[in-house]
Amino acid sequence: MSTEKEVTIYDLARKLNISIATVSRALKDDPVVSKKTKKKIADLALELGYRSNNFARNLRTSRTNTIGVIIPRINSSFMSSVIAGMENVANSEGYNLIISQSSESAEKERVNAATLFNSRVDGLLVSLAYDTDSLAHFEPFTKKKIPLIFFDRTADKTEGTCIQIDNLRAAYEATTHLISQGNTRIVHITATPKRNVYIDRLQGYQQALADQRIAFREDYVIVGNLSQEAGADAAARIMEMKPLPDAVFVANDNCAVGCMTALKQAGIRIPADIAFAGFNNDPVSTVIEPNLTTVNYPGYEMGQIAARSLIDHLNGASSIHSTNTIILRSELIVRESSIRRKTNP
Amino acid sequence: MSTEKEVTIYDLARKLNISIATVSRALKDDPVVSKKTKKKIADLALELGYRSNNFARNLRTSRTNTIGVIIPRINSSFMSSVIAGMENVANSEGYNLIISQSSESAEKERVNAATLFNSRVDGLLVSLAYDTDSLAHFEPFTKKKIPLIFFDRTADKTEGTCIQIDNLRAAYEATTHLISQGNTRIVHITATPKRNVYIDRLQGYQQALADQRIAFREDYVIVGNLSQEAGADAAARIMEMKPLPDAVFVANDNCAVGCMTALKQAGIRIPADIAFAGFNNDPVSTVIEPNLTTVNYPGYEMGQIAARSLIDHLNGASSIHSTNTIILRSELIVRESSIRRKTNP
DNA sequence: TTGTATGCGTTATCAG
DNA sequence: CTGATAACGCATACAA
Repeated sequence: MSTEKEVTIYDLARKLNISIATVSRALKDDPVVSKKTKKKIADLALELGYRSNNFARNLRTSRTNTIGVIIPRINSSFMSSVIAGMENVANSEGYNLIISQSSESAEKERVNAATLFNSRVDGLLVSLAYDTDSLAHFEPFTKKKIPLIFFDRTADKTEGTCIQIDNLRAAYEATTHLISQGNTRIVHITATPKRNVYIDRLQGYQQALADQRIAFREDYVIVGNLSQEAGADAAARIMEMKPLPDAVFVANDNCAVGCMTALKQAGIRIPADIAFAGFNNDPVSTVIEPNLTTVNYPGYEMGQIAARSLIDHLNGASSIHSTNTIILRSELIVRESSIRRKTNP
Repeated sequence: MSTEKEVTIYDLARKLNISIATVSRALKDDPVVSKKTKKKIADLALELGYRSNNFARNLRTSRTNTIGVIIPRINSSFMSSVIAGMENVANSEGYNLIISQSSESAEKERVNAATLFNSRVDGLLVSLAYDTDSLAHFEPFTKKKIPLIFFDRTADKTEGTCIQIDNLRAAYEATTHLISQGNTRIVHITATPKRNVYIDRLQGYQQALADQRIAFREDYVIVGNLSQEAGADAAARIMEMKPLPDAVFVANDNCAVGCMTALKQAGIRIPADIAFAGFNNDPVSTVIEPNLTTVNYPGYEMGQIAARSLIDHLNGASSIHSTNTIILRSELIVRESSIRRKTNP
């Protein structure tokens, strides 16, 4: 039982005095091979420690059983969950995941796409970088009919499937909630409205204002990169506003936390002076005081669904190659940060 | 410039009336090929959109340019940073990463190892699951001289390289710091001491106590799974202790946060009644109030170094295949949660 | 149900 | 410096 040289189907065939064709078929569980020979082959394969050579197989079949993933960054709780969900279904379906980060740079995204293309991935799962304008770097994939699925940060007009939540509605609900608590001067902190998620959230915010007959004010929209630091910067700007806004809706919990912390340090009380609502239901939202009202966003599930859709597609299970969009359920979680009138006096 | 059929070296050779051997060599930048023909070939390759077929190459060279990664879970800030660091160097060196999660289960870890073995990864980066006892599932790798590097949660006696921090010293410093603040009844919350990181931290804690002539009490060590919930459970146990402990050293920030929150809800003041120190410098440590004293732990760097070591090894750069351990620098970050005497009265 | 023969696209070993 | 050719391990069309 030496592991020196790799065992091949030739070895199995020789030992059993049968042809490699039969061995190959048996190993693939081809129904055309008799149960008996199958068993013999399987047993010997196990005994000799045979493992199939994927390169040879791939070379023949030109499939890799590998899925490429491009994400802006892996270091948010949300994105980790997404990846975990993808890994979960990919693994159980015999696919491997190759993950690459664009670091929010369109240029790096381009390079990553090229690399994955050369790696001959069977399909691609993408969440776009902040500043990605053109989708030209994905053309090689679409040209070759390699399935492409966008999730979370999706593309406006694309051939591929999109998986996301209803950002507009979620933002609408969050804003409406803030208004229902008696707030009218509501600031919105977000990122450059290039990506659907931020555009839609902004629109939801605007629509909620409009529906409640509150005038939209351009200067109430603060644009940054949604980091904690950006939150602190936004806090500084908010404190300069007169009169002070009475609520803030942030497109991301992490940024909201940065902003809240800065405001608190300046002596502003939350929610008494300014109410807050965030987005993502990041773990920090239950650590910050007061706990942050936010939109729950099923990351793990989104990852699972994205991977599942892609694999179904690869297996020909889903014949639809038309532009279809999957909208996941999301929900507002109301916590202390936005509740104006406390029950205790 | 149709992309219908994949371009191969045969196509290039035919168009230029040269042999595929020359084309192959030129593409590899073999110095034996003349500059002129190299240029011709490179130009045509670009024009025709040639991309090398990795399967064919791998089949010949029996290398995959792929690194397998097994981690307990991807959903902590620390682990995300590690992965990000790995991805960073792997990508720039032309390697792909295949990431799989053990979900803290030794059984799943075994399966993952087998899968990665069959995927013929060139090397393996591993952080062990909580309850992994045996390392037998890594034997196929060591037998085949496939390099294996453990990071963070490393193995005691192994052939492979280990990358970690000095957990004992870090825990010693954290505990000593708590003692220096006047605390003597110090609880330690940790996980089952199977993994080096928890064993070492426990020892550091014990050693610090001993050095300050404080008796070690078995009942002051609370064992759980280090989740936020485990932290809350620990809080309940702490509150039953009489007299109340005056400090807690937790092996993980996230758990510390759960514990602090529960204690605060019960009206216990931090640090006035009980001081806290955590481990990992997770982002939540600067969100929880009071901010948490903790041990900073260079996750991104650890990922980079792990990947770098492995790749160097694969390239034959590091000839050392002996058992060597790389210890990364870590440091105690003192924040409010452990400072007894505030400057303001 | 099984066997034969061929090609997938490279790299490596020769020989020029 | 270049060319011819043999592997690498597998899947499959075709034949039996």
